[in-house]
Amino acid sequence: MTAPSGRQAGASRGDDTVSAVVRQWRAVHPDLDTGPMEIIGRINRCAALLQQAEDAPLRRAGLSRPEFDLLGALRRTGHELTPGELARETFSSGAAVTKRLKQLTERGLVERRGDTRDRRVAHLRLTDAGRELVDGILPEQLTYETAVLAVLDPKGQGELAGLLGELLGRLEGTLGAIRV
Amino acid sequence: MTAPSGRQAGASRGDDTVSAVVRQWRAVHPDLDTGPMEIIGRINRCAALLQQAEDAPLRRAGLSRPEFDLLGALRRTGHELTPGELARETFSSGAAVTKRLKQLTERGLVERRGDTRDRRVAHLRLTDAGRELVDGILPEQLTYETAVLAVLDPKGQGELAGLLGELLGRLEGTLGAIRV
DNA sequence: TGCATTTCTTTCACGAGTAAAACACCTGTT
DNA sequence: AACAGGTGTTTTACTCGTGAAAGAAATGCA
Repeated sequence: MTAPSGRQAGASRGDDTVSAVVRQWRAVHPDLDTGPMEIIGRINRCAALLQQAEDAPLRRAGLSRPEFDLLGALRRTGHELTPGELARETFSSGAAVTKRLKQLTERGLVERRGDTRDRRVAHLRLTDAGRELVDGILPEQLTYETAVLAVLDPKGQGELAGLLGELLGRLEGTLGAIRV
Repeated sequence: MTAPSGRQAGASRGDDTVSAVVRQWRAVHPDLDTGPMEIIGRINRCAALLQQAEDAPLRRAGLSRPEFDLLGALRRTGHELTPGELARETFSSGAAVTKRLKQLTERGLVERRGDTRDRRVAHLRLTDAGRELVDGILPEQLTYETAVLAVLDPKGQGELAGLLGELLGRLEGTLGAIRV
């Protein structure tokens, strides 16, 4: 029927799912300040959409995003990490890290070495195969992400990155200190 | 990727976890454009932090966020919804909705009514208790979210909401159409 | 030294989500 | 009327993450 040629011309404001939801809430509770929803709702929804989208290149390599995050932490720090450090670095629980490491070790992407001084701790490093996998995926991943974000012009991207950085920096500083 | 001008008043740039990660990547792979990470990484991290934070008021009411999303969908639309509609409205799978509805029904927050014409479909509505629960939680929730977001000044909040709305609106339009 | 305490990691039991199959029911066609 | 195929929902089997407890080893202190 209609040829969808001229893309993203007037697709600007007020037509995302979150603003529709906010409109519904305002109709039911006109007294409430729905401002926060327009930020938090959109961050959550964007995160969900982007994760689903960016999982595609990883899935081709047989990795989930949490698995890639582990390998990536080892690659980008450039040295061995203990399970505890990996948990902190990837913001996940120790138990989850243990499970993922088990699988990644079995797949030969990661190697484990015991500490000589303290026999409780382990040190993990990428195998050659692991490093090659990460280095192979990362450019694809970034290319894909660049393509997805291209729906925003470079100026908008810069502003968005700046604002998110400001928000995140302050949240990481203050969260846990807020009580309501 | 030029440095974003404009904003940044006080405790501004370069001090969130994402920028530290990006610095590490650039040291290892100086040739790659890490721009997308500064947006996608931050969106993901903000989503994780905010969700953890905003779960607190809900948890006090004995609800998880996905459960509250279901109740909220029923409340804000103002009419009965079928399981399928609820799944679409909350962006979750039908199976997940079935499970949550089972629990919420057992807790007396939601009621089920069979369709008279089509005996496959069910219609769900809030009970009085369910509506009162939602209406009691929502103001708390919004107050909490307002407090959390107050780390950004109102101008920044407005800009952020606008940029996210633009991104989300276009992602929802284009995602699925992007192949790399 | 011996014992309590702390730290690092793994194990366990469980809850929650998913995809795919199963069910139950409707609808259009012949 | 009968049935093939489609649709709405639930069930099943499985994966993955979580918090709490267990396990194992170091450390501090009497």
